[in-house]
Amino acid sequence: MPRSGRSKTYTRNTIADKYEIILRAAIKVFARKGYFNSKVADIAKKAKIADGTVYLYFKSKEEILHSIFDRMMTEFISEGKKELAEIEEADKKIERIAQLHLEKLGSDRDLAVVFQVQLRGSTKFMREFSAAGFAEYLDIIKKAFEEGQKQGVFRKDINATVCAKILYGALDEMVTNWILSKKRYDLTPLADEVLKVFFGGVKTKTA
Amino acid sequence: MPRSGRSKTYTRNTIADKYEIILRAAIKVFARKGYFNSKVADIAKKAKIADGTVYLYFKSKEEILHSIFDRMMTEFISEGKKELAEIEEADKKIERIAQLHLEKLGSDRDLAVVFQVQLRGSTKFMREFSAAGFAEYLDIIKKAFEEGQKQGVFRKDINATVCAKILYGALDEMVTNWILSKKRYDLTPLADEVLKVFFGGVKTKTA
Amino acid sequence: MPRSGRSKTYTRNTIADKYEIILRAAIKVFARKGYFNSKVADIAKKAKIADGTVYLYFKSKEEILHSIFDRMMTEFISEGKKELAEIEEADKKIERIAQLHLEKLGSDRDLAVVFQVQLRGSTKFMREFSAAGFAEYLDIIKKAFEEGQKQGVFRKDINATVCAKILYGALDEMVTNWILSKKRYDLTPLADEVLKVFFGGVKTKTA
Amino acid sequence: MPRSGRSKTYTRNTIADKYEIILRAAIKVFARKGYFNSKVADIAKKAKIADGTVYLYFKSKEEILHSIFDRMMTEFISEGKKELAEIEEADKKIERIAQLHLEKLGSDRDLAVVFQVQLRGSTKFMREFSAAGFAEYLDIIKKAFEEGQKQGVFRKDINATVCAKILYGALDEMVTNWILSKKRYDLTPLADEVLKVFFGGVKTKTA
DNA sequence: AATGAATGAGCATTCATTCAT
DNA sequence: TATGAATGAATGCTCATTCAT
Repeated sequence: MPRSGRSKTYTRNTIADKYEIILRAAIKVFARKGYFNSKVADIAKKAKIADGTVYLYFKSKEEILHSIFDRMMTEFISEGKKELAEIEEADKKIERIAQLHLEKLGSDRDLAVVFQVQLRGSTKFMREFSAAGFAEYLDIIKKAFEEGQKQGVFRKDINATVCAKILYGALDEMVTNWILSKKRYDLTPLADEVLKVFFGGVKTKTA
Repeated sequence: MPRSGRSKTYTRNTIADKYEIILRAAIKVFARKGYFNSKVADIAKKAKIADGTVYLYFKSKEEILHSIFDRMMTEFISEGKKELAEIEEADKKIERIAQLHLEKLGSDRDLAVVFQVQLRGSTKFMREFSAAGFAEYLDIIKKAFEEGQKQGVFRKDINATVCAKILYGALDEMVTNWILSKKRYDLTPLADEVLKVFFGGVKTKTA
Repeated sequence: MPRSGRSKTYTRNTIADKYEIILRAAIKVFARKGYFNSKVADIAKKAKIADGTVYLYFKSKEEILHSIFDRMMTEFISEGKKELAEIEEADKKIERIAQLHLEKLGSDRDLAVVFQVQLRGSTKFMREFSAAGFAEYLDIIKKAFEEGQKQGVFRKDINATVCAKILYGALDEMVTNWILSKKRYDLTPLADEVLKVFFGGVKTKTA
Repeated sequence: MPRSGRSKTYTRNTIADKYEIILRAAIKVFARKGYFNSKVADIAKKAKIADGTVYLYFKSKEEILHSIFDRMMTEFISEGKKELAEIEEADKKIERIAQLHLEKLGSDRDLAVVFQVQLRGSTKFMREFSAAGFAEYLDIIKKAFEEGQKQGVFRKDINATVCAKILYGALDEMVTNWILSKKRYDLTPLADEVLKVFFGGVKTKTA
């Protein structure tokens, strides 16, 4: 008689695991071959399951892509919010955001590739799905910046929205270059480089 | 610089025109549906030619994508270099680059979409093809920055390469947001916003 | 008439019941969606059992279809024979057959649909399985008709086999039309209509 | 400039031919293996064309089935109407209908199989598509019968609709039996057998 | 050069059946 | 007996590319 006592736990674990396994496999495969060039069979093979099993956990190939995005974005944003809540100074918040951004993506190259390259390959995706996630992320940066303006640490003659985009764009470019680069270097330290410019500008004080 | 003067016969003009027509059609179609979701037949229909005719001008669907990139990048870079050659001050050069970047993409939405969204959807593309073009573009920015460092207008404690990426990333993000935004606004003025931050930083002088 | 009295043990009842339950579920599902469009999972769900359980009672999806046919045909023929045995006059026998035919199918719409529509969708089925059942049924009609010819109530210049087919075909068409009709009417009374023509012909006596 | 003059005719002919060829191939394949068991690849192979070519002429496998029905039904009904228009006496009309029915299907066994067996295998088909065609056919019989009632050659105490169904059902059963029979016999003569019963009934005059 | 009908490899998805629990 | 997660063969349909005209 199955499913009595902790066998349920076992089953649940298996299911959760398999979902996770498929997702990880998909990230690897998408990262390497691109979404459109990846076959469901590739994912299944990488996950060491039968093709059909994929469909017990995901409704379609497209849903896998979206799940990757949703899952990671949700996770990233909630982690970020938690960390930021404990920081008082707005400039320290911005600093932490930049660090987290590069740490997170820098620690999982495949995931980074999917985020930077694959997810953007779909206008549909960008339009329909990114909206929520990306907008929220940008908003977090913007809010932190506005806070800093109130606190007097950031210039008030700068549009907060534009400013958030500039920082995001700069960080994003670090990641993209890191991905495309044949060299293997640590992504995290670049946060400070970016912040140095972002905070202080490139012009000499005298200029 | 092609198509200057009367150097082309009628036939050659026709050929060149059709090549151009297909390229423009492809940009429109790719922009609207994405590279993988676009059918060669769609491009042919938009160009008002037969499907097979496409293959008289391009070897494959992929080649069309690459041609779009090559063509535009070459044009953009050569135009840019010419303009920059006439500018003395490094910070004015940087300024002009930022303006040109947003002017160019801001004046052709479809092209911008293909550049920002579609071209990136292909790791293969990014790796194999972007190299030349993007690298050259980034290098122009970097050179201008280094020039500025020598001239003493830019801080010397900043890595020029990173700096070029930051500027590029910031501009790039402006374009991406402009594309994804439902609002229709002018992209060009954002160059000054970006430069304000890039040049002066976001922190208050007193900070 | 099965399952009367207490003659069955609990277990046997359960088994018999489940077999029956699956069969009824299958009839409903096949009737609604057609054999090929019905999934074994649909049947299991309708029967409120697990997918795999179906295979404890039936070897395959196809076997379910055959079981429906066998079961119903056997039941119908044996019931029919019993009733006919008690009738003397051949024309009364024919009359009763027609009535039983429409009563039986008219009292179970789903079963009728499976018989009229689904079972015929399979050439293989028609060829391999219908033979026995249908042939026997047609033979019963034919025998009754020949009896009537001997008794002098039916014309002797008519081929008994053809005649049986005509009656069967006419009744069959009544059922098919009843199934396809959006109107809900009583099928049984049509037996008399058919018999009126079958017995008396459509021409006026004077003609 | 190609396809000027009669080359258009050539092309057209080819297209029409190929459409016809696919339809014939489909009838053969469907007749032999049943709709659901037939693969599009089977049809293509039988038609000696590539799989994809099927889709230049038909939108889907299902559309092929419908096309078979539509085409044949339209053809049959228009032919039938033409013939009947030239007949005065209602009973002769009924006679001709019966003959045409069996002649038509008797002359094309594969087509008959598809009509009798395959088309009916789909409740969806029967409901959605047969409506128009079958209803019209039954109506033709019914009209002829009513005409006969006015002319005084048919009994007035019989429901014309039921009567039409009886005749149709009887003929239909002849065809079905002919298809399922291992023996090869001529279907046409059975029209007279059916009519003998339909017109005169099976009872002896004295009864 | 231009056409567009034909090709056929390629792939996402379904579902009858199995089997470990 | 009962379960339902896992399997993987099977197939309808797409579309980049070719080629006879």
